[in-house]
Amino acid sequence: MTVAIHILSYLTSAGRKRRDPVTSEQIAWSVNTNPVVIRRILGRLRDAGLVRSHRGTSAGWTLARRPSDLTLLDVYLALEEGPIFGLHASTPNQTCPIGRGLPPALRKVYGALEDKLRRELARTTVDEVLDKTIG
Amino acid sequence: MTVAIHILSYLTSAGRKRRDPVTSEQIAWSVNTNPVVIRRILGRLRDAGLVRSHRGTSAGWTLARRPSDLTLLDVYLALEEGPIFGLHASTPNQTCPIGRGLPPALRKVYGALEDKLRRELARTTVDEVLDKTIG
DNA sequence: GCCAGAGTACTCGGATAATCCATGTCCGAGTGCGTACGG
DNA sequence: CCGTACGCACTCGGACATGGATTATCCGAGTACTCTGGC
Repeated sequence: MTVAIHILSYLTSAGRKRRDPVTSEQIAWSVNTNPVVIRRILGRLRDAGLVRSHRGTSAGWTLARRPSDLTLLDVYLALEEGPIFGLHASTPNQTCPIGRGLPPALRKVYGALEDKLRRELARTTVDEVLDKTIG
Repeated sequence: MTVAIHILSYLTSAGRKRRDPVTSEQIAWSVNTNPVVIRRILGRLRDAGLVRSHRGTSAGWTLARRPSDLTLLDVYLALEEGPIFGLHASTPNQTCPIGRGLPPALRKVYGALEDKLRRELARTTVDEVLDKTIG
């Protein structure tokens, strides 16, 4: 999540300076990691329609939307890293009343929590994050 | 988190039935996992003062608080699994303005999100979860 | 001078090896009960 | 009959293998620019 926001902030900053397609290596330099990590995340962001990849000489990545229309919720949904609190890894004992009844109960509790979280995430845009970063 | 709630629900149910100290093996049977996993989590819950461990013949675990005074926030804080959205694993490039300015900016954003989450977690008790489970 | 073509430099994308974390298994430490012995 | 001391059964707690997942390295595929040769 943090790296994804970093990537989008970098692309936003580059877009403001008219520096067209940015390579994954430049972003990796800023994040201080390997380019393949950036590419993996960029691939998911592209599948979600947030960025575009270009091939050729002036290859690289560009934003597919205006940064002001890009909320953290979009990033969160694009990553699809599963729920905040995962349920049981191995299904609990169905013989036990608690083992049988707890998962659906927790599903509701966790669902409500995620709803709240999504609404909060939708209130912040990448633009605002960048302004707070370099401001 | 889910397993921790499962454990506390089990202890609550046992407490209602006057079945004193419950062993980690019984809980593992309900959760369908290894007892050591239960013990690991119980250890953290004990360090946080939520449960007590008893040694000897009728050994096992009991609740240290009334279930109605036990909120999901207590569980969340006892586990200390780190923030919802972790920051950069390796510190980003301090030469880059974004790499230098993003972590503190995200700290604020994430902090606000966690505050909201904590308030929501404090609104639910283990008692209520158990009632929803077996009710 | 203008156009066509091959060559080149640069990137993305996927496949493969290495490293790290979580899970599962095992053994020692500690405690309370049950029993046997002595007074 | 009662008190004490020993042995035992049961558990927790930590240390050691194993499996999966994430990360890092490497190589092939594709595209736009550029340079060269011919008309």
